Amino acid sequence: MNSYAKDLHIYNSLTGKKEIFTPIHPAFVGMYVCGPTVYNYVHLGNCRTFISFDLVYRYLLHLGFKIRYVRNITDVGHLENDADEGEDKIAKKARLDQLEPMEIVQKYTLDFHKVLDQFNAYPPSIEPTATGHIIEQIEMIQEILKNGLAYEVNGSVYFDVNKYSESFPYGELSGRKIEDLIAGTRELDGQDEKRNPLDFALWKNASPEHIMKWTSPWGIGFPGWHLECSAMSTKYLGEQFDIHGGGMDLKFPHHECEIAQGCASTGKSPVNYWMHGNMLTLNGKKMSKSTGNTLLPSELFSGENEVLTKGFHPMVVRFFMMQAHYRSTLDFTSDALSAAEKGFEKLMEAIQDLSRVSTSTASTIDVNGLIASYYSAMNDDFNAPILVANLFETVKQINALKEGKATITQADLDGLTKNMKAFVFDVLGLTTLSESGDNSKLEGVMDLVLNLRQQARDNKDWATSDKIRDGLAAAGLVVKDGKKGTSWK
RNA sequence: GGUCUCGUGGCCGAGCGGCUAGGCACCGGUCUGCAAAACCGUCUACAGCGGUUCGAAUCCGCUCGAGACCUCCA
Repeated sequence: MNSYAKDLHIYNSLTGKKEIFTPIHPAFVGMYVCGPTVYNYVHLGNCRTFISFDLVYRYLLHLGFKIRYVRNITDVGHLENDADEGEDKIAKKARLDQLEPMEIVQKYTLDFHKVLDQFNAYPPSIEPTATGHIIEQIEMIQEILKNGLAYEVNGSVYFDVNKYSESFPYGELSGRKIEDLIAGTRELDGQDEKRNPLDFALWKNASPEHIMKWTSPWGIGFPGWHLECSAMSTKYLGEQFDIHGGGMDLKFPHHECEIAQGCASTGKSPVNYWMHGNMLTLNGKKMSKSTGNTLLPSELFSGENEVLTKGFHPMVVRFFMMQAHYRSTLDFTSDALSAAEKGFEKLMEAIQDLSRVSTSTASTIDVNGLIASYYSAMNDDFNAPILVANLFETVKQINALKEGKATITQADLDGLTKNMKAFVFDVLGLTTLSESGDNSKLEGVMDLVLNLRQQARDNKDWATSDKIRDGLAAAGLVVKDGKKGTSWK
């Protein structure tokens, strides 16, 4: 374990405070994050949450925790509205596209994996699906029924919120009061199965035309959306585990219901630290599939969307996200991305420069102070923007070394290099922009061309020199005349 | 309508009682045949109005504005 691990503070949505992180089992961490409902392409807003928790995962790994990271795939049970009526999202898409539901699931799961891979997000330790855990869900319902906190009506089972709230604080996560919730509930016609509008479905009876259904003790049906996360987190992480993450918009009702289901089945609140990532906005509004205010990662990479002036590399987008705290909303604009792109390149060049720094017998740079600043930033509720700022402070120092205005010992340089790379590559999850394809031939040509240009320059033949430069520029190759010779990109 | 969050310099964003991040842009400089790039420096902001305090962007109240949740959403 890293010695900094004991100082990690996490903002807990349940208490509204930053708390020191103490895992249930020392050195081991169980973390569950709500994954996507795979009925469509993931948009950039979805990605932000997963990238935020990728940062959490990576930093915990860096600190030396043994961590089991579970992130589910919702492939059934997610209805179009939470009146517990309406069509299943997967089934609807399947009907519209005339495909099997599992073809829909497969298509968009593959897309999801591909996109997260492009963003260099680690895959979770376990990625369970709702359809693969019907039995576990049924068992949990039985447990809740046994405890008298759910009731069956016409082949459906509903969670009894009123009864539950006699023993447990329903609404504690989202800070809501039952009375307020009821007051805000609209009357819905013909849905009198529920005793209380706040009750939510654990199991829904399926009509004959329903295409995704399973047999259960209550007849043929399908599980409610909130249940899968409870069943799967319990199965893989235990009745109580350390961290549960998800987007802010899942806080209510989804996570509130998860707490209720956990308490109702085991008597214990399932999660110690609730973490919620904030939304990515576009034009100041939340990115959302249902409103169409979205941007797809593929559009972002290619630049094929009217809000973009050009395409951006996934690593630039990731870096852009790292410059904002995960609990703050982040507004997406093309200008902001362009700014991030410049900064990203600056950071990456400084890292490359580290290998070219010459060492000395003494250091004028406080290397340990810089390294400590990386940890203190991340230990303060994963404050990546502060980490980035501290890394840029380091960049400034590296430039000073390059200019000969500062000195560093070999040991300090080694330590700095190791830690800076660890935080940039392992923790922030950034990678250098890989040159596309095989450039060896181009490099040979460029060496030759730049050599000829240098000869012209040596002869003060500016006409030839500039002709080469302009010609290359027209071909999209930028020539940079530096102190130590000419480079290109 | 109810609950809650937020309003920071040209832009994006940290900070959340005193030490006034960072990136980008702008401007100035170094370098350079010129240009670009790179590097260095400058720019001192916290919606408005009151209050608490020796001291507030940071705490409290009010006003205005934006957003989220309350219905599917990461």
